[in-house]
Amino acid sequence: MPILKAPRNPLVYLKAKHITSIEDPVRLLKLAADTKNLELGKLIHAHLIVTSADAFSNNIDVIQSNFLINLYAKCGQICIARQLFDCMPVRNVVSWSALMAGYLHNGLDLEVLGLFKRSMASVDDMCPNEFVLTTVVSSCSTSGRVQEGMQCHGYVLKSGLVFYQHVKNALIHMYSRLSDMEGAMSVFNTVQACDIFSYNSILNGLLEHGHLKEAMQVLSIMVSKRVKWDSVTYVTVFGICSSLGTLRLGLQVHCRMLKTDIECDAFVNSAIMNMYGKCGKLVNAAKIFECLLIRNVVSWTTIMAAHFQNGYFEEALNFFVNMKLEDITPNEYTFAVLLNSSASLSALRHGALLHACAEKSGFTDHMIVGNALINMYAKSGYIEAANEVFSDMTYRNSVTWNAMISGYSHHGLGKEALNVFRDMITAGDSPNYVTFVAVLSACAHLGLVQQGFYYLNQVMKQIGIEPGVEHYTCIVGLLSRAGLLDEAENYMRSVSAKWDVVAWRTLLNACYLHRNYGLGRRVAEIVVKMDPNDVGTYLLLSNMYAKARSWDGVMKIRKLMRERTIKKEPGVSWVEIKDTAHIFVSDDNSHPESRQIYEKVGELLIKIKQLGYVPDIAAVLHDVEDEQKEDYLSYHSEKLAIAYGLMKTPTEAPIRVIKNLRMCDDCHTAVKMISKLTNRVIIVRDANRFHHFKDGCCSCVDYW
DNA sequence: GTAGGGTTAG
Repeated sequence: MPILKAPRNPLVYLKAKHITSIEDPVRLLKLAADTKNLELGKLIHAHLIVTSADAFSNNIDVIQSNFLINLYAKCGQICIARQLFDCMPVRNVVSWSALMAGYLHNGLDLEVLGLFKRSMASVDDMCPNEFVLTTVVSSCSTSGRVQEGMQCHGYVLKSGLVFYQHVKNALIHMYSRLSDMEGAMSVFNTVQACDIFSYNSILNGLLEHGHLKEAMQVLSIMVSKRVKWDSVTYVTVFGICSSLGTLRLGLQVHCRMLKTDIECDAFVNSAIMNMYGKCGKLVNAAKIFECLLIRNVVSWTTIMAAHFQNGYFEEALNFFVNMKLEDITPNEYTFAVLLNSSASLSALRHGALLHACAEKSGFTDHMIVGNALINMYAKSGYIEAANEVFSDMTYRNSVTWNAMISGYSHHGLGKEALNVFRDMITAGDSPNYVTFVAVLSACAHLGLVQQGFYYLNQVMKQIGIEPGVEHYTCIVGLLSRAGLLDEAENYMRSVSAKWDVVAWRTLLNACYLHRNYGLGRRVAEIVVKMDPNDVGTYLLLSNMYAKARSWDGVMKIRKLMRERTIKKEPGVSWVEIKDTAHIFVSDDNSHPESRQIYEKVGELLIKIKQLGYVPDIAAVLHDVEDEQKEDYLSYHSEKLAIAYGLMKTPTEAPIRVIKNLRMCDDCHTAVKMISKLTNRVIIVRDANRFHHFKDGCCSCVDYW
């Protein structure tokens, strides 16, 4: 039967429960502790003091005192619990155990270890039992104390306490938390039977550490042994489905759950929504969210994350508004999802606003928020701010380092990227798969061919990271950038990686930039076969023909595009001015200040022509006169956006422009000169990378 | 009398 929550006045509560006298104070103390009813507990405590045999010495017996320690510990009053404990003339193992559990549940795990050490040396008759060891082992889990945890395991084995179910489960959990899955499995496989707690702990540990195959094996044991799942099992198994990304399994588990009488609490619902989101079924996740009667911060964050993961960044951000309307306070995970959504939109102002919100709510100290901030600033073109957040962080993990290294890499700042990598090694953090993608791409930016191979063949091997296609693609980029095109092609043909269209396109782009049109055309054929709908390839190919003055070739490509009904995606650029993102499409005059903008572009072009700018009319695909070709180039979207930025921002402010396609040669040359002419820093994020234009130069050193 | 497992980020 559920226990009613007590009214504010405990006397009224006692009356309501038909308790007219406190005959059994200990039972009431237990009730108060279990329902976390501090007021009732205090009342009983007062009663005990008044009615104790010797009221003046407050001499309450050991059992009653133990109940009181438990009461105060459970109600979050650990200091009072400690005072009581310290005042006890005689203590027993339960006194120690109750206080230790209190410290553990109040987040003071290191106090537990201290108390345990003290207890072993104390005059009290304290032979640690299964309760004590369960609590102490748990505190090793939460405090990350590997050494002490293993010592406890030794003691537990010697003393025979390992045969207690709680102790075994605490050990499985401890090894899982301390990332020792071999240790966890060895405890899991001991003769002592497993209950649902053991299964849940081992499943969770395997999931957390990415051992999905082993998790599935345990799951199949559970199924064959007909172990009854509880709601925690479902949460964990949905987590496994999410990590595997297999919708089929997810649906099976969801069906199984619906057939049982499992209570679908906030945990379970969030786990299901997360599963659907990660398996690409956003609609299912959204449906569950809409049907939820009570939504907590995790439900909101989960549905935002599902939208973010499926590419609906703006929608993810919009949930924040509704969440606030329902008076739900965001947490660090909420800010991480919001910042990452903002990052994917390169929405610097919005991201900075979120940064301010997070700062105000005190979440910027959390590592996941710091990581998301680095990502947001880097992807929004403000690499200096990313570095500022990075430098201020007290705790870093591999994601932190990776975000900064790849941030620098995307901005073409290879030296800085490698410096951060060196700091990562010095700090003793282990680089992973993602780290080396960023490191190798930094090597490519710097043209460090030998160093790149050294990282791939020596360092990665030493650390035990199996290179993947992303790493091999970086090597292709590295060779290509250094102009070693034949070597790059040979490399692709000799290494048996699963070369994808990205890798071939890297080589193709290199052929274009190094004007090796023969190899370029051959590679382009491969790329077109792999992705016949990619406009970029046709344009590159056509440009290559144009640069080689092979007009037949240009015609051929144009015909091919017509036949395959491939349309050029319009170039779109945008620039944030105050609260608004101003969007420009090439040759578009829908902006209210269009006339002034065109005038500004014209004015800039005249001035940079005096500095030596020559429009790259060969790149224009239209069948028109040269003069008209120049017009087509003049009003490319990024030129419009930059002109508007120059018109609307103070002279010293950098201009940040985002573009959907790769920047064309002509714009690249023009923007370099505009940066010199106007003495501005112009940062353009195109489909591939960032270009920092300053003093007539670009950070990509004209290779992109 | 005191003890064990779960949701959202990359």
